[in-house]
Order: sequence, then structure tokens, then C-alpha cells
Amino acid sequence: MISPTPAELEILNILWNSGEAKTQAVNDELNLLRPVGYTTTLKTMQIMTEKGLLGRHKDGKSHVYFPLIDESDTKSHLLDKIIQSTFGGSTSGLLMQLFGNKTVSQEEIVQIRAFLDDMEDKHNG
Amino acid sequence: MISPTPAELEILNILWNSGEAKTQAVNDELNLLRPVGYTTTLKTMQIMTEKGLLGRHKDGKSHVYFPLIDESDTKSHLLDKIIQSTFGGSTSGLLMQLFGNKTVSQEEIVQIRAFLDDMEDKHNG
DNA sequence: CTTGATCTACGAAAGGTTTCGTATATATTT
DNA sequence: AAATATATACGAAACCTTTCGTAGATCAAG
Repeated sequence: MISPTPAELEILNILWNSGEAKTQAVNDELNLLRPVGYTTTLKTMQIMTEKGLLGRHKDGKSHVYFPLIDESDTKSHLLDKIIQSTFGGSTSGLLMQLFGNKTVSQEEIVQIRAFLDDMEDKHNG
Repeated sequence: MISPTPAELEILNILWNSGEAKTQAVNDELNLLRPVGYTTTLKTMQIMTEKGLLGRHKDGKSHVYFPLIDESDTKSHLLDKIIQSTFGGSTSGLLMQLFGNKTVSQEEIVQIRAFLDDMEDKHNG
């Protein structure tokens, strides 16, 4: 499975939202968050295309890019990696860290329990 | 705040568990998981010391290393970073992804429930 | 004290990511 | 058609991480 780099992930998030976009649009959106040159964005998207992360088709003199990898799959994979590297493979370890320093409301606990029930239901059929 | 690299995080996890250890011991433990040369581990720990991630004191001809950064703080920081980069800053986005992931085992669910029970107990006095 | 074993320090190579300058191609406008 | 604007392609620099070889220091044993 492919792990997008940080810069690649930024671009993927934009394209997952919009479905598809030209380099200029992607670069504009990136620049709302941080300064980055046009050719930098272009080059990154070209590399992503080589890697199979993006597809593209021509439109006039420019290209329209779109994601070739699934958003949920990719995020699951990234999450698995941090669970493995940071919490020794323990999902509950991550949750404890997530809520450890905060006061979690009764409401939130109920919500999480509902998630767990749901998950067990699906798992057990 | 300092973000340890993947290799640095492996070493930190060992030292957070043991409290302190010599290079040899750390390298031995690393080699339970993957092959890595002694001088590689040593160099990484020296760099970590320069960065302020580790401290050390002499013991005979070798050094004893220990973490200078807090485990919980560091893991929170890493978690924040992935929440930011992958889930657009949305913690619930992470939870959705997590609970939609079928690789969470029954055992983990039990642990999570126990954790929630614990949290409720504390919350209710 | 000399030998051998172990540890440290240093430097540098290898691999990957991110960045952008420059040259070239393509379209648009006048 | 010429000039202008915009896009692409290419290459390379800058930076970071990881890796390890080698040389020199330090300690223990004979």
C-alpha cells in the first residue's frame, strides 16, 4: 500500500474534496494555508501521477487531476501506521491518549459506546 | 515542540518503558523487531541527545541514556499532527475513521469499554 | 604493560522529499 | 502573425533521515 507524503496528503485532501481540479486551483487552495510556488505544486502532482496516486486528463493547455486512491482506505492506512509506531499497535492506547488529558463528557462517552455497539453489531452480523 | 522521527520514536518507546538503558541494550531490543547496526543506533541516540530528546550520563566506558521529553506530551503532539494533516483538525473525523475500521479486534473493544467505565467512575466520583 | 574487547566520535554515503529556476510548449489576444 | 500570458517538463539544489565504516579512546584480562 502507498503512503502519501505530507505534501502529497495536502494535495489529496484538496482533490478528495473537489473531485478534480487543475494545478492552478490546487495551488491557490494550498496558498490559503501556506506559501508554495506554482511549479512546486505542479512537480508534486506530476510525481504523484507517476506513483499512481493521481490520474489526469488534458483540458486545453492544462491538465485536470483527480485522485486514484480511496480516501477512507488511505486514512485508515495512515491511522494504522501511527497506531503501530506510536501506540504499539494498541487502538485503545490511542484512545486513552486522545481523551486522557481531557474531561470527557457523559454525552461523548455515550456516543463512543454507541459507536462500539454499532461496530460489534456489524462484526457479529 | 519537537517531533521525533520514526527511528527516534522507536528508541523513545524503548526508553520510556525501561526508564534508561545503554546503547547496547537499546540496540538489542531494536533487533528483536528489525536488523539494525550498533553504530546506527548509537548515532541516532547521539543525534537525539543533541536535539534535546535524550539525556545521558557516563557509566564506565559507555553511556546510559534516558528520555528528556514526556511520553504523554509527545504522543499527544504526534496525534494532533495526524489529526491536523489527515482529518483537517477534526477529532471526530479520526474517530469515525477508527470505528469504521474493521481491524479493531474484539479484545480492543473490551479494553476501550473498560477504559470508558474507568472514566465514568472518575467522573461520577 | 600489552593485548583484546567494547564503546564512542566522526564523517560520509544513500535514499527520499520538497522546493523552485529555466526552458519549452501551448493557447489567447491584439 | 506577433506578442503576451499561461502551462508543462526537466533538472537540480537544499534539506532531512537513516545507515554504517573506520579510527581512536577506554576498560579489563592476561
